[in-house]
Amino acid sequence: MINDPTRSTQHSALSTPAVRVRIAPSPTGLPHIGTFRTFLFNWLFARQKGGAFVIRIEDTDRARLIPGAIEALTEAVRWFGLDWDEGPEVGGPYGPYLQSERLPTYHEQVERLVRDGRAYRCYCTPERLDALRAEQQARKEPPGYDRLCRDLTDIERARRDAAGEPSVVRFAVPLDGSTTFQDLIHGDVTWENRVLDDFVILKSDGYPTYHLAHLVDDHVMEITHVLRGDEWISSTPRHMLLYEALGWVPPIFAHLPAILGPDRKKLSKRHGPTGIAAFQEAGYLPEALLNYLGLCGWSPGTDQEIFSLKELVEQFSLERVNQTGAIFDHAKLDWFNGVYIRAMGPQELAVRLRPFLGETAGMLDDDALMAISGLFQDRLKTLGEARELMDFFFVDRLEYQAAMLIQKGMTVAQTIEGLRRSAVLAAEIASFDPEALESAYRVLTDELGLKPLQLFMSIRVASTGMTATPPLFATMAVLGRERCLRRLTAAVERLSGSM
RNA sequence: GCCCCCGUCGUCUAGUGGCCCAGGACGCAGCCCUUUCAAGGCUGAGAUCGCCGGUUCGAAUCCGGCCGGGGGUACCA
Repeated sequence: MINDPTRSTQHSALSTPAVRVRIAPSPTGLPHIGTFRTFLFNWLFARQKGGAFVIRIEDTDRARLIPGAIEALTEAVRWFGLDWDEGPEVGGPYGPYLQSERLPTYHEQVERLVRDGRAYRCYCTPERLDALRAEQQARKEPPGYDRLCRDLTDIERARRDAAGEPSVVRFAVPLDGSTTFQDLIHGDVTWENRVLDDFVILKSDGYPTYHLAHLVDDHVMEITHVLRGDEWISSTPRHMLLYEALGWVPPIFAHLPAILGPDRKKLSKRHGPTGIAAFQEAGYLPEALLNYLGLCGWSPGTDQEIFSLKELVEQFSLERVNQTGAIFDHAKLDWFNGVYIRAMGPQELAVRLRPFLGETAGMLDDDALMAISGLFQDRLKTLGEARELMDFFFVDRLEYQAAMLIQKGMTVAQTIEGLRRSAVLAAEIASFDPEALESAYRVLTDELGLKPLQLFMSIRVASTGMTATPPLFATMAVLGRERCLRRLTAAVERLSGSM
């Protein structure tokens, strides 16, 4: 074993720190499309580098917790066909993966910062803070904590603690100097420390704020790269200061561009449903959504648009992530979805379509459903719109205006005669397949002195109740002789009755 | 207000000093195919590269200023 020749290779692989990335959602809402783009990029990066992808739940905001949020997240991840190496349900060697279970660690670090004079207890009430902010705004001063408690004496602090006064812990930001961090996507970003105020790191309920908690976790979990939304850029200098005070090496940062609504503001519910579930219910395919999201903020530098997950893993690179926010383009997503629907095999389409169809459709066997869905494959943008388009296959009685049967340049009598003869033909034709139907009906068109468009559209309306359908004779073949006959006859009766 | 980020067709983007009077995709328009609707094929409209100055023989690409948009400025994340 000791002489195992692979040993040295393994060793050098170990000495190069493996990539470890994470997504750190807070369970304060349902999984959001923007969260998933960040999720995707982290996942792609981890898989490409052969690293670990961690899910960590940031549940330090106890007031806004939503029950079931974690389950909704993991369910959505599975729907996408993605996975995670450590986190909820699967655990891992760097747990706990729930911040609420790591409180002692945060307290330990906070105490260390206080002891080192890098943080201090603050007894200011929310009321005083509100008033302060209002005052500053009125005077057009930059809002921010005025550091009232920063220079309290030890005796004063001891007195107020003993009196049971609630307090938070604030980080003592250096009064001068500047802080710079390097971002893989944005380059160097620098702040003057004096524009930063003494932010809270431990709340009065004993929970850490995001600023402290995520940073302690990232360190303890040995996270190597932080890929997060660019709304975090402005808090990053605080994080750098914290790393410095704690004596830890910060990870590598890459701030991802935001996904925007049509008004160029960060995408939110105001722009319509943004939850993963909404896309799922509307009949978007996970692979199409993933493809679209992969191109939301990243581009391969080639003309390729259609990517399998495997190709995304191979080609993704942080260097090619854009700096500019991207407006979420529903029309383009629809196009992607259509591309993926068209690329499916017939039986797969039927299987994936079934949950979107009503109960009547549920009675159909796979072959019957496959025949129907095949007719619509080129016409669907989402699975969700199938039900309405296919409805005439599932209902007994068609609902349509009788006038729709009569085409331009046709009299009522001509229409009745056309439909009557069409019914006779449907009853008598030897083989009810598309080719036979088409040639027979073309002959009938000539006999009646009508244009194909006229007769065919009348038959279309009579047998489907719609003016836009898949090719008529293929549709009729799937409907079957009996139903076509019944519907043609019914159309004749309706028109005759209206005369 | 202050700080930070960003700024190429309507949208997503290619483009890192000459190959660009700017390429691709979605969307849009027209034509072809055609029994309708799609799909597919072809063609087209669409960007004085936010603006102004500078550097350079030459700038979408480099520099400066300005303007515009976004984000942050919480005991939210």
